[in-house]
Amino acid sequence: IFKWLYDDGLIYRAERLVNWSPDLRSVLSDAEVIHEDVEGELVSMRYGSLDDSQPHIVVATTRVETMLGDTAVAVHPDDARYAELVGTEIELPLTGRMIPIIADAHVDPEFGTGAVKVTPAHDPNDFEIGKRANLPMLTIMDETGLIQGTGTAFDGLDRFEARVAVREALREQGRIVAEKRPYLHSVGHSERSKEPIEPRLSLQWFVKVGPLAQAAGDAVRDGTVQISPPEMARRYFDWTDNMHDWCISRQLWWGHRIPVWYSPDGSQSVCLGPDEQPPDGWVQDPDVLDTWFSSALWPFATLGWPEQTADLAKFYPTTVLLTGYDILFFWVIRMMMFGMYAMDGNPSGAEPFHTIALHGMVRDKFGKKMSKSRGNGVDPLVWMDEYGSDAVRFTFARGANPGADLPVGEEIVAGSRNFCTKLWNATRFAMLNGASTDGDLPTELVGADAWIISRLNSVIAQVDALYEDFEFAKIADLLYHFAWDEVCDWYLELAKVSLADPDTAGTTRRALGEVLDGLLRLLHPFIPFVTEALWTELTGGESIVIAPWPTPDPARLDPAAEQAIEALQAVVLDLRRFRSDQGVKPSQRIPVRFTGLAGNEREIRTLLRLDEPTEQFAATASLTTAAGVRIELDLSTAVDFAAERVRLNREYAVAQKELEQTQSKLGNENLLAKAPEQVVAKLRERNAAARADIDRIAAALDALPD
RNA sequence: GGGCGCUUAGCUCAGCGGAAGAGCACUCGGUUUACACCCGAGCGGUCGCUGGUUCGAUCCCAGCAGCGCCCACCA
Repeated sequence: IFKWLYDDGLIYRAERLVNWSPDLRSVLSDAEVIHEDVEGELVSMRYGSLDDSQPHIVVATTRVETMLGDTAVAVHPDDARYAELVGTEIELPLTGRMIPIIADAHVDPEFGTGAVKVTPAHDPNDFEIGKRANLPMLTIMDETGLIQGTGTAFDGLDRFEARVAVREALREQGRIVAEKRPYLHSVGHSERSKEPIEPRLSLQWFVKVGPLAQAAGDAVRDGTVQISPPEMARRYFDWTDNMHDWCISRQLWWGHRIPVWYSPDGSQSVCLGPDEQPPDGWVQDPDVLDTWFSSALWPFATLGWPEQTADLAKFYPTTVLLTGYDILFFWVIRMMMFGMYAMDGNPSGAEPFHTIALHGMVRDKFGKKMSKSRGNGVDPLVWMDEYGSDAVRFTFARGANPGADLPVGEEIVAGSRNFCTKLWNATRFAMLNGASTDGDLPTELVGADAWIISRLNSVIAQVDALYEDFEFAKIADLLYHFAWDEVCDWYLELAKVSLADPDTAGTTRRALGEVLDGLLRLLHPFIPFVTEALWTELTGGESIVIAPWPTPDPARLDPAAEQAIEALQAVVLDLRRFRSDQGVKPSQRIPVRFTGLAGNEREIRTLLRLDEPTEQFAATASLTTAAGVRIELDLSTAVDFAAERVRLNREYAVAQKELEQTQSKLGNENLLAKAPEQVVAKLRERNAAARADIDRIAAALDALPD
């Protein structure tokens, strides 16, 4: 691809000002430079004569040492103060060199003295000015950051030592007219080695990104490639629309080498493809390619490109690229540019993927960025040792809201571990009780079996919909609650009842197998190892990895069964709360009589350890559920009426508030006129329910002895 | 200097026009034959502030105040 780009004029070699890392002794791309505010100094110094009557000019800089490489002083063309000086020459202190005073529109007359020293070889702005004015470009530093070649006493000094030394030398001459310290300003640092980068003039290889970036941007603009979440597209365009040419050569010892050879005398060069041989005696360019150049080849090089392989045909373009938003510029855009170019040999070939889904960055449990200086980084391997790799993976899934960062903490991982354990225990228990996936699930299910199978199919459909939007956190949450709250807390408890009955045990074993089979497959992407172990044992299948993804069966949805279980839950919840309020131990068996129960009495009695009323039954307490079920209890101990009164009053207040709220809304004619019918209907329903609640609770309060 | 985003229970986060939610933490109870990495019952929020739009605003709009991120060549 290098050769293609080269032959198309999209790769060229040029002497440019580049980001140089003296530590790495290599060039860096713009993307590898991070700007940070640092406390430096702003020193104003006087060039030219020290005699006020003679020509002189004051310039300011944060990098005094670069004055050794100055080749001009620039002022704004319209600046009257310096109009006379423009075109003249002035002496550069310490060097004795004469440098011109030039006019350049880049200079801001409002800043400082309105005069700028120009160091074309060591500052990007100055480089541009220098090009415009045809100034000499004097390199005064070697590749390790030492001052070199100035012919002054400062040669050999480190750039930071020189900054001080030059400043003091100027001070001795009385040329320092002002100093501002600390002076907060932004300085580019190497992302990897952290030291300040040095703009440096050198001969490097560049990719001319204009046409490539344009095509990559258009692919997203015209909807061929979608970015999720869509807000992130703006950042993508920021980049594609403003990308500078990309410096791709690196002076490192590892990486793909630049496929260019030079003749022995250096006068000729040739770019060769993989199968071509250089002439005898020619030597290859010692530089290697930027790692992102190589990484950009990933979507097609891994599939056998440039051969037209079956893999390439099948998997290129792929559907979704899932990655972190921090890598959008580094990797994603470059894959787009090279992928499109590689396919057709022109910038607008086939895109490597159709959807770019971006997730956030992992942060610490307080939502802070992990960093060495903060010391809040974590080693996932340590967590994996302690809590299991499934727990760590599930934690990341639980936190993965699209485009948002995800905080992780040990407590959350522990919670995920608990969930894995719960899943393990529940499935083991079910298998111990004969849970099975053998044979067809009976079409006619009843009771809890019908309910949980209905719920399973509804959950499958919800999960599928959430996957469409890359809502991993919501999928994890949905499955967490379905598994824990519904399957474990309710269904397994209810199944115990029907498993104890030979008439229903067989069907329930099959239903149990069905729901666990589905649940494990749904959870497998998030909890791979535990689900694999459980599933293969439950089903006897080869591997859950190759098991088909569950599909929702609308015929299994059973609103009546769901309603029946909800009614059961309401009764159980009411009784549990009553018992807890009354301080009655869960283990204590109580004789209870129900009136108006629609069904599931056996299940309710088992769940709550309630006895049938005997002949001596004498109700000492009673309550009525919102659904109108009357429950009479024969408590052996005295009833704590005060506690019951407190509870009823609390409920009364809630119902009262609900009544007032709905009443006032329903009394609003504007609302009745403008609100959608469903909203009004719902308000009426709530209003009626609140009214019924109040009556019921008031009656219960009245019935309490004083 | 531009742009984007965030501000909801003690903590971390969902919800984004018609009844305030989850996990963790906290309180109380528990030798219920899967699980104490558990079970059951609770407590906890004028949804950053000020205006506006609307019959109705945590949700939409404007301003303000704090955070955070990205981009940018102010010597």
